[in-house]
Amino acid sequence: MTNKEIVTIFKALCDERRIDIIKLLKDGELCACDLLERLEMKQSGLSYHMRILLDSKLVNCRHEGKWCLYSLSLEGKNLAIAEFENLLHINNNTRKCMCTI
Amino acid sequence: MTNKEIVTIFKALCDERRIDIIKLLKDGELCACDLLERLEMKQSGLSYHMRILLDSKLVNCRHEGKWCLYSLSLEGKNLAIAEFENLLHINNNTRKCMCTI
DNA sequence: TTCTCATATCAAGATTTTTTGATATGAGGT
DNA sequence: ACCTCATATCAAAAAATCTTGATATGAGAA
Repeated sequence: MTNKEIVTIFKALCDERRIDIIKLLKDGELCACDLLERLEMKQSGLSYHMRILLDSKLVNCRHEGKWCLYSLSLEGKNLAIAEFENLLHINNNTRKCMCTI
Repeated sequence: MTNKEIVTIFKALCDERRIDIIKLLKDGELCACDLLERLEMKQSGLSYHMRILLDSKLVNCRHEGKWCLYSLSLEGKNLAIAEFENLLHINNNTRKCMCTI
């Protein structure tokens, strides 16, 4: 996975507003209008944050008529955890610092 | 954990340069001068990114004489995974969207 | 103490992200 | 078709983050 792709996933968690949104989605799917009622945010601002959350794959949306129902994605979560595990995994054949003391 | 604290952890992963640094640390600890040799970055810039990585607790540093040896933190990683698991955990008594279709 | 080296901090500009209001798109109802 | 509602997109301003060069701090060596 490229650095860019990794950043796209974790960018979802780098803004307090998006954390608020994720916390609201823990109890079930919500449409944008429901989210707007519970957040201090303009409609276009919410749409901007939802795009970042969708890009991360941690959230997905299901279209029902004219509504878009957002929910947390178990698949996205598992992918992100796998990537996180891999990225932070410490190799055991560890090198010694060149700047030897 | 507050939204601010959550953001502090995952901010570490929201910049491609910091992903580069993390990848370099997978093979063992490195001092800033070693990192500088392998990255296209000025010393003050590296120091800036190292501060964000240290704040996230995903990286820690050990002082040896005048060097500061940075390495990945297993503890920090586990804390972050626990927080991620918790944040993205879907509650089972799920509410229905108010905006009923 | 003074010199040097490794890293941190500061302030300024450069760049990116976020917010806002206006407008566009697209679906359902009339 | 037209009207309305839900969401997306756009462009500009506002705010936050990142980069840079200069300077400061702090440790070891002379």
